[in-house]
Amino acid sequence: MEISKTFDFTSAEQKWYQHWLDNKYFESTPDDREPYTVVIPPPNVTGILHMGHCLNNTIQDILVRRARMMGKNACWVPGTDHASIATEAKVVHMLRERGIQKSSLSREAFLEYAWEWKEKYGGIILQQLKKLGCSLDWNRTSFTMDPDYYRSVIQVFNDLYGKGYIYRGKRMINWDPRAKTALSDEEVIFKEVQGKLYFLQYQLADKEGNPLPLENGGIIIATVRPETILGDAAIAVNPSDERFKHLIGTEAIVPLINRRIPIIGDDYVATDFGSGALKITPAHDMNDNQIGIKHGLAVYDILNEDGTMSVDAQLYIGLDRFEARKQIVEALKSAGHVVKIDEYTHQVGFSERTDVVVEPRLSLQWWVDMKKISAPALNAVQEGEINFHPAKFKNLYRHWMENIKDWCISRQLWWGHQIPAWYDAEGRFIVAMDEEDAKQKFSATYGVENPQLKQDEDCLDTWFSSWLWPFEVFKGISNPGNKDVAYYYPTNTLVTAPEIIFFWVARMVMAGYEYMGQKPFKDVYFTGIVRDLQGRKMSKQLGNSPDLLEMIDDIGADAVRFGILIASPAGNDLLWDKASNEQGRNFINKIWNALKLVQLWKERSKPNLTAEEMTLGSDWPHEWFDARLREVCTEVDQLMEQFKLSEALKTLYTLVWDDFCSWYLEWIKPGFEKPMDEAHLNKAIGFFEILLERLHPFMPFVTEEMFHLLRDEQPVDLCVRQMDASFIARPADHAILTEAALLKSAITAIRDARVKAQIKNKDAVSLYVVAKEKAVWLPIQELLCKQVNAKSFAFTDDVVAETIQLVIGGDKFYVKSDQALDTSIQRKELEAELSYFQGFLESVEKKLSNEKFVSNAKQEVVDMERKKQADALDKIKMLKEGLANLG
RNA sequence: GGAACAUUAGCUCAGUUGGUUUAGAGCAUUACUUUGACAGAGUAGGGGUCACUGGUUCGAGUCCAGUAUGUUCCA
Repeated sequence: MEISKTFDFTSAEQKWYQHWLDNKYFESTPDDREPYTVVIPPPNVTGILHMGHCLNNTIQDILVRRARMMGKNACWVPGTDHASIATEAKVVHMLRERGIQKSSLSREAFLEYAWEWKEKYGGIILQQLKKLGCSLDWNRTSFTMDPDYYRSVIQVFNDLYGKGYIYRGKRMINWDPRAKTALSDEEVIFKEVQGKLYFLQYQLADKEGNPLPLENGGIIIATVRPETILGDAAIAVNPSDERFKHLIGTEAIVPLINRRIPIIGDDYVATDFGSGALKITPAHDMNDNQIGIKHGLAVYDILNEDGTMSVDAQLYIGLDRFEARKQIVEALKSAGHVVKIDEYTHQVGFSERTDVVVEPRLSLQWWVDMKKISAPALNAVQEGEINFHPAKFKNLYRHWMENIKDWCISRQLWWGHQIPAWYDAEGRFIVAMDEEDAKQKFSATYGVENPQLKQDEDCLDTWFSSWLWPFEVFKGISNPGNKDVAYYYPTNTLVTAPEIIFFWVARMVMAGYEYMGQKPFKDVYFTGIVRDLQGRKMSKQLGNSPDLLEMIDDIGADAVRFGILIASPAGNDLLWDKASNEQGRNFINKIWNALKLVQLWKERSKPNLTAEEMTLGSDWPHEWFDARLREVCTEVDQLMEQFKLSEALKTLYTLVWDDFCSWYLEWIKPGFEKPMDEAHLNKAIGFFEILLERLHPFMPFVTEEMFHLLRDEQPVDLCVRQMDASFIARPADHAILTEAALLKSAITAIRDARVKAQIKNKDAVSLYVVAKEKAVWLPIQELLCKQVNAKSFAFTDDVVAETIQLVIGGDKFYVKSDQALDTSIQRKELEAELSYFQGFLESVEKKLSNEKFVSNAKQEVVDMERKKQADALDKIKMLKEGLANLG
């Protein structure tokens, strides 16, 4: 068969993916094999594939394909997340472009647009995963708002509410004034902002509460948000602060609105920050809220939900908060309250979704009391029931779980699971499965006939549905105890980003124990964050994220998979550069050329070559490669078990490039224009197949293509070929590995000597060896001669004059050339080596002459040092002889 | 402000319970060789006081303390 000059990935990718699908290789149903289950971290339904997905899904595919080839019933479940905030933002944006305001639409009309959008763009990302080669069971594709899934989410809400784990409460939350929604703490991004610190002077009040003139002193506070003074409920000072101690118990006057507020003492106030006096605004600051509760202060909510000033602010009503800030500063200046304004850099919370400044705000929200369900989830990870890779995330997890806070699960959005609570006109409410259920329960609870109820407008946090993912994709809630969930759950490995360890991983663990009574997965592999060469996180805003599909079209999916994985040490962030794709491409090119070579031999192969035709006299190279292959495969298996995928790939890379291509194929290569022995060829093809098999999970397309080109008729496709477990169960033959190491070092040393002495490749040399043990050279002397172009190999006991002398494996080699030798380079080499060993010897002897070392160190360590000393002395002796021999 | 993790060649990283030849790999770079599988390959070389300062020890990249820098998380 004619083999193209290079691998044509475009046609191969298309052809093989379709072939795998046609043969249903990725489909899984329960059987008597051991399952290997992975659920995809569901990407946003309207998302597109980026480098993070590429890394994450390549890793999952490697694990799944490998499991499939190792006899497991591999099941990788695809799906998407409705991503309420992100998707709703996109739909709102799309509507705005069409000139439609969300506020002008009814909930039903909006959701119609949203579903239309989802049908149009949803699942593009799943198509893109196919381009990457992902072996997902497409029949099992799930969506967090599928009817069954939706109902399960509602059921879980009802259940947790029934258990008393969900409550409704007015709490300080992060408010996004643009999206008009509450945000969880995790959705707030703190950024350093250059702002201003305003020092404002408040008038003090006399005993009757009348303002004293500012000239009498007043009290100075510092704030970065002057507009919030309208919500002030107190001024706090540290009770130990001599400057203010006497004022505790008196009152001050809020400027402009002349509200009388108490001056209170609280340890929370830092004496060395600002002016030492702190204004307390309970409605608009987390800490102030705490102090307010502690001291029973009034609450003035001065902001509307869109970030404009409210009626309670008294001034600037309806004006945006930032505009109000400008105006109030002017007003305060005119009234003489501004003492000074400092430049000030501080951390400000921004909404992850809309990037506007977040306002801490009091709001009535739904909450989950996390302490009720977190205990088994903490134990599972602490006690190794669930293993994190790398393990360092265990600490982080513990820290978070031990200090877990209640989870605000309501979002002021329409796209999502609508909160199943129904209210009557008086604000009484009931939690139920649906409206009918609600009416019944409401009647039963409040004794009202045929109540008029209205469902809560808000929907649930996206994570409140995705925490059910590992079992609800198998309908663990909607169809409890079905045979899929019984077979596939708990899943094996979760591959995800450390950023969502709390959002998602921890909550899945909690939900798993709460609803399935067991862990959701055995292992969690945390990938790094993909960054660019400057170390910046890849993001759309920065425009530093490469177009993945373009890259796949350009260089091939296998090269991209190789590129991202080779750059990806376990648990560390990876600085990704396009150059690593090229390393992948070069590697593919290298294997492809090995295939071409084997193909060439195939055309020239014959059975039962005559002794004359036969270049290779023994099976030694095959025996060695067999041993080497088993050694490396064992190593790779161990690395894979430790989730060191990148190292496993590197190990295979070296095996292919160095051991297979540079050594093995060269050793069995027939002489120029000589025929290839069929038996030898078949051995080589057999090894080649095993290499392809081991590489397949990493680079599925090129390996499948080559596997079929290697033999005219393959009994199976590589995708489902089963790895031979007994192959690596046989231990590698160490004797032959040692011989090979000796052969390699001899070849390298002699080639090096030839170059140094400027002996042309085509000029044959003669080798004379002073061997301590002749037997070690016998099996390899033929190959040695072939690889270094030596015409003879002879043992000797005498010095051979006019030669280059080398020391290989403790034996002396004399390399004799018919040409005149240029020994100058050789001499320099020997001198350098000599001085190295002399220095080395010195350091060893220093150690050995240290009595404390000899008496304290373990015997074997001392013995080792003695051996080093002896070896070094030996080496020095030979080097000196070599120099003498050079004349 | 608190916490976790990190800091080893130009870059990305290994380095197992302190001792296996005065620190290893890949990529990049340089020189030479070769062009009969190889948009290349082969061989060799350069490049590191293992962030810094102390300490423990016969012995520290490895353990301890502190400092600096960075990343992330939490206030």
